[in-house]
Amino acid sequence: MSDTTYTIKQIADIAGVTTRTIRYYDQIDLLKPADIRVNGYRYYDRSSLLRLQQIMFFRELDLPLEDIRSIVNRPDFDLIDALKKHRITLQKQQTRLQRLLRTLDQTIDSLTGTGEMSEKDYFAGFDQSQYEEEVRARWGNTYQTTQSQQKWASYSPQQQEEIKAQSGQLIMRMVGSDPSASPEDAAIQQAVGEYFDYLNRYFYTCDLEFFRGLADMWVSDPRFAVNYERVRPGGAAFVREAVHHYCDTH
Amino acid sequence: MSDTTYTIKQIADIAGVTTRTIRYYDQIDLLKPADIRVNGYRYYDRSSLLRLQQIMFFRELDLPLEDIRSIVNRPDFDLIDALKKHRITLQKQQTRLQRLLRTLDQTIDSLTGTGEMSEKDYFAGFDQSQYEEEVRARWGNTYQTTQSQQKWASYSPQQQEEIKAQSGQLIMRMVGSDPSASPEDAAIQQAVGEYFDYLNRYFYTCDLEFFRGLADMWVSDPRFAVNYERVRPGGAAFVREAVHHYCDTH
DNA sequence: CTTGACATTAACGTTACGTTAAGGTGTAAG
DNA sequence: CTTACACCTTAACGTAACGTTAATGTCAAG
Repeated sequence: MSDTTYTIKQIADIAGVTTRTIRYYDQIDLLKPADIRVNGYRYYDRSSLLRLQQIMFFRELDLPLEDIRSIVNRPDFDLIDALKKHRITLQKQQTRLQRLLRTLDQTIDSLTGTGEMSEKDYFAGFDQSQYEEEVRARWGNTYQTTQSQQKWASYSPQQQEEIKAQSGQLIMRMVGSDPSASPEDAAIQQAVGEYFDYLNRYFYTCDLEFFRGLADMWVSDPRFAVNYERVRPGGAAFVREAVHHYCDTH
Repeated sequence: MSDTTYTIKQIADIAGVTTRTIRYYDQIDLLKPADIRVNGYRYYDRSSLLRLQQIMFFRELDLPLEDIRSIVNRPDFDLIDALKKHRITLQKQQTRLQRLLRTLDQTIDSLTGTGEMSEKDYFAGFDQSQYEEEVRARWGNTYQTTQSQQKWASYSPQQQEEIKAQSGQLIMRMVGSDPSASPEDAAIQQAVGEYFDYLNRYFYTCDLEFFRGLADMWVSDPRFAVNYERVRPGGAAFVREAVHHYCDTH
């Protein structure tokens, strides 16, 4: 029976990690050497290797080392429960990542210009936004889900083109071109007022509070935000401030 | 025109972060105060707020602050390219997370005992393992993908039951019950040898090198690993060492 | 005996802040 | 005018899991 012993580098290479990792595991009492000789060298044996391989398995699952220590130290540890809890953590991460990827794709699309959002999508966005729940919670039934879409569909193609052009011009004016301008400047506020009227005329029956909420959404939902960011960096936040000021003073 | 200024707490509350965050952003030159008065207090203005909101947008996308600094500092920064690269990072994370979740589910299932892997799945696992590519790369066509499945299907239900029972007993014997035992102990090696014969008789035509590779897979693929872990923590790694020793000495 | 690969400890760097600690400032109420 | 109390400041340590030097000691081979 060969009494297999490993130096720190040997066991590290087998496990596919660096010697620093092995020393660190020693330091935090996760994997102690089987033997330390007079020269101060760490020596490991077969059971060390088995233990290390167990550690690697759980590490691959992104479990924190402290949890792993509990798992490998105490045989009576409730492993199943720990794994289930960990599963929930990973699940949340995944859900968040999916959301981020959607947001990112939309942002890239809009910045690239290829996926320019049509007016139809634009207003459909209001209705089917990922923030719909939030909007509903705030305004309840005063806000008709399909109101804007129905209204939009009732226009002739020609009318739709005209309305789109108006929207584009108003947005440009609301964002402005001067980075040093203030959202409270008269010209900006004028444009905001016109946009408010524009919304009421062609899409919603919307009061000032609802208008304010929309502006918040334009910032937090990238599908809208990019329309302003494209005009000027920081454009979305700028318009939000402008709308807030408008609502404060009317 | 109200010259809006904010104290550090005010701007932090608006952005939904702590004052520590704002101070940190000052420290790393990401967001400098608009003004520092004689009392040493930081004061921010509207443009600070807009900039901060831009920062928050990109932070939400998990972009590192250093990248964000480049984005908000230099208007000529290639934002689209940066976002596309970032997308790849997130995509990789997501793919990995999906894999981890699968592994975790399988591990939990097996530990719970509800999802006990049937023999059919067990050997189907060999064929359709996520490591199939790896296995193929190592043994090429000497390994017939469907060989084990066909062989298994050719047995009568009664025969299958007997074979399953044999497998269970052999696994128990290979893993052993003594945590201080060595994989090289005679009893263990005897069981390993019987398992090798068992595989050859009922499933594969498999040589020692292939047997060694299988043992590696039992450790790295949790669907197999848990069968050994259930017998005893560290069981999978133990069996691998035992099989390796067996192959070394035959 | 030298060379080169390997071993050791110590200590700082990483990311994006959280968390004290010790003390200064602003403002409103008594 | 004092006293609360909320707010501000800097400084410094803590986090997770190592990576990366730096300075130094040890072992095996030629």
